[in-house]
Amino acid sequence: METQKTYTIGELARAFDVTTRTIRFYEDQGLLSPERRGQTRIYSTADRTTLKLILRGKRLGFSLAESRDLIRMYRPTEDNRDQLMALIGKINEKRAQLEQQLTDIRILQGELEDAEARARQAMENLENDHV
Amino acid sequence: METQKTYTIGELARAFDVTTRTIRFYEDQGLLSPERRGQTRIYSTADRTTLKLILRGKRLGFSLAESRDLIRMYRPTEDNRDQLMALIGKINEKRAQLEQQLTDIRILQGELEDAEARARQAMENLENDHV
DNA sequence: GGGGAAGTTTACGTTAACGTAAAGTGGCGG
DNA sequence: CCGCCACTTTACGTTAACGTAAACTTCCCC
Repeated sequence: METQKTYTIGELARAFDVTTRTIRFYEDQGLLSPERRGQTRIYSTADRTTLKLILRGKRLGFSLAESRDLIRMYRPTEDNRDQLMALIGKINEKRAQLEQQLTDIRILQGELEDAEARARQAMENLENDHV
Repeated sequence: METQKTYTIGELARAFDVTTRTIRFYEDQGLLSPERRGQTRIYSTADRTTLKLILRGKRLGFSLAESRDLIRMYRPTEDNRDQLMALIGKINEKRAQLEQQLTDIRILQGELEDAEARARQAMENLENDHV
């Protein structure tokens, strides 16, 4: 009942469509620290979640350093007042950045919509000329 | 009355907070092609818009190659049917990617909200222990 | 007309995020 | 026992996106 599910590096690689090299690289950069059975890495569900976070960050254009910060922001911390204040500051910086990205995306979506409409129109025109 | 506004490379650099090196690099990569007066580059409002598009792409984590594609997608084209079909396909790929990014951002926003709440809670606890 | 300031080209340097290759270890089915 | 597969470490290679430095023209100002 307390058998926590674990993963090998190959399983995670297949699951998230990355190479094992990539996963080891993330560990090298201090983003992951799986258990070991002898030499072999054993990943917990927490490790799996961390990896998922990193890849989500990638999709949003974050560097690994940024993703590392984000992960640190999220996990519970017992700091002093100043550190907590600094943390809240960082969190709000990220939030502002995400707002900017939302704006950018919405504008781009509109433009792509336009572009598609024009392309379809161009096709219609072709049909007509053709007749 | 037909005096189209133009810009020097330095003006654009200051306006968008990038270096002139960066702007020349984009030209080298085929993303910009400003007029020349002698040696000197003269940028039109269209060039300025293109630069803005590139930087917006950057904020969303796009490579320069992707931004170049996006710019091509947006500007009017007179292609044949197959090319138009391909274009529409690409546009929809990008649209799907943007949807994924929207989802990612919303989840992340929620998590940062949680993180901030926990940080504030931790601060309150400090105050109380302190008393 | 000397000297900044802003423009130019050319070219080598740098960082992030892996790719790729070599060489070795551990389990396991036939 | 052998070969294969998945794992490991070490280390050099690669690409994108610029940074940085050198050496040069052009324009403007006093």
